[in-house]
Amino acid sequence: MAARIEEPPEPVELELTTVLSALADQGRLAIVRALSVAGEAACGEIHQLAGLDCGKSTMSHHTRVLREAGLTHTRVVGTRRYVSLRRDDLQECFPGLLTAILGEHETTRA
Amino acid sequence: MAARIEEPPEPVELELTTVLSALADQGRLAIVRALSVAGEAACGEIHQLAGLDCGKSTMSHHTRVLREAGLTHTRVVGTRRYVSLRRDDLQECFPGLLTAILGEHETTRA
DNA sequence: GTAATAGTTCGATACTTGACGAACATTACG
DNA sequence: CGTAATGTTCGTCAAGTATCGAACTATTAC
Repeated sequence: MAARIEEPPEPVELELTTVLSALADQGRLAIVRALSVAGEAACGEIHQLAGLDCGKSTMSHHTRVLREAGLTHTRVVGTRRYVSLRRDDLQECFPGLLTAILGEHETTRA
Repeated sequence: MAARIEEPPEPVELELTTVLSALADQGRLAIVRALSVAGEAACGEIHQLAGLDCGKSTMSHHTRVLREAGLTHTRVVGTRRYVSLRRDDLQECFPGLLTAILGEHETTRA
């Protein structure tokens, strides 16, 4: 499906350990970095931007983890789901966290 | 044991996902916070300071994860192992990360 | 309507992780 | 020396997670 009737869960209260768990994965970190650059992207685009090499279901799993952790927002347009970082909410809950994680300068495929 | 002959591994190159994994646990987060306050503490002390409720082996497991992730340094004195945060190394590798994580103001048992 | 597109959900599998107790190792103390 | 104190290591178990393919759903295009 492109979208269920119900909107995907995006928590208001973000838990630090949940956020960190979501980020503690090379693939999802790559997704977050790609989103940081692109601003907003559909899953298929993210797949390319982040240079991920996985199936659709895995991709869907990762975006779900990010969403449920409160890291991303999803906007449904047609068959597409545009994903973006919840920068403001993150900054409010955990000031400086996203910056610290994105402010990385490594090249090691992450 | 209080200490094996060989010193425990403390990596020089810190990997972000590994660091985040180590921090993505309530117990270890509590340990890191306790260390942040206490500066340095032996495992038994940490156990109390962090208000953890687990066996020795579990405690040892957590300190090992933190150490191997590069978050902590261990100093052996007699039968005790004094653990402390590698603030400088962390700041150098991931500027602002530790601050962002410690700069939290939640009271929820974490 | 039919087919294509974009993603989700389901079920299965393999791997990782957290927790525990028991046994061990090292040092300190008598 | 024997004993206590402090942690580590090992084996085990339960629970969680990453990945995949297949089936499904909703929307768009023809």
